[in-house]
Amino acid sequence: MRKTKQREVILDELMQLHTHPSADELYERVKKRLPRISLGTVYRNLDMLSREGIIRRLDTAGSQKRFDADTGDHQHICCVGCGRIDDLAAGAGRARCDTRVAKGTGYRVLGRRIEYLGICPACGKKTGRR
Amino acid sequence: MRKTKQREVILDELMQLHTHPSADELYERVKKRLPRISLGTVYRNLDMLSREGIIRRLDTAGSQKRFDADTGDHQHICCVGCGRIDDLAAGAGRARCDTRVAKGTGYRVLGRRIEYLGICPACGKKTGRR
DNA sequence: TTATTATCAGTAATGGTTACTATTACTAAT
DNA sequence: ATTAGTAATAGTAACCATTACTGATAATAA
Repeated sequence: MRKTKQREVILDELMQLHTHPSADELYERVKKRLPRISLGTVYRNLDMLSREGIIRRLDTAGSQKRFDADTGDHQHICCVGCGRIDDLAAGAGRARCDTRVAKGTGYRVLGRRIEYLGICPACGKKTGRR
Repeated sequence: MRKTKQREVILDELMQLHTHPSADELYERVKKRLPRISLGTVYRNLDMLSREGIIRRLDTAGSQKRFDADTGDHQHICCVGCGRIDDLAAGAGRARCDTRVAKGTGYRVLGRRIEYLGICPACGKKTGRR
């Protein structure tokens, strides 16, 4: 991966933001520093950077993908009013409860969206592993 | 909401499936019974039915929205291999753990995707409630 | 320097979803 | 039952987020 001005600015802006921006939000920011940059370049670099593990593409619900410069293990809280996403302090997650989250973020906590992830029986057979 | 043949068939097919189909998967099914139906009609009816609380639009990660005729409180497990989504047995969720989920579904459980949901401080001020 | 080629800007194409429009067919009131 | 009013429909265009393409540019190695 070559070092380019575009990638440098994209990563720098993402690291400054703690708002988990979408590609076009980031594009608007970056455009102020590199007016000739194209949206495609932003998408391509976000893709490269996340493949390399330098940033994270968030698997949140919603129509747009969001990106996070913090690759550490942490969770998010999403505002059902405005869509804003904030970080939850890391920590194995065991002892975390709604009141603790509320205290840490200032949110009124309404609930949790939980999906389990795994390998289904059919796919498990294919790879051999169980 | 008037009673139409299209809506009846769409709902009937969705209730028969336990695979949480996307709109176009459902469209392919319904087309076998109503060959002249249009994809837009499927989308419109899924939207109406979920607004009325008759079905559920799932807020899962992924590029396509999925729908579920089971509106009861339950969670899902998603296969990272093929994208298949299965139901987890309802139950307050407290005592649920990976081994229990694995036993119930046959999946090899890899992890959980958790998002907290709430009202952020700014939105909380607007509505007055805390 | 120069050659190589990854990356770029600009734009077209794609996939999922929603919006529009003239037509059809439920439903309620005659 | 007939009619009038109007949801809902089929078909299609538009929309939005994202990806793919193409010729030009610029980062790196020789």
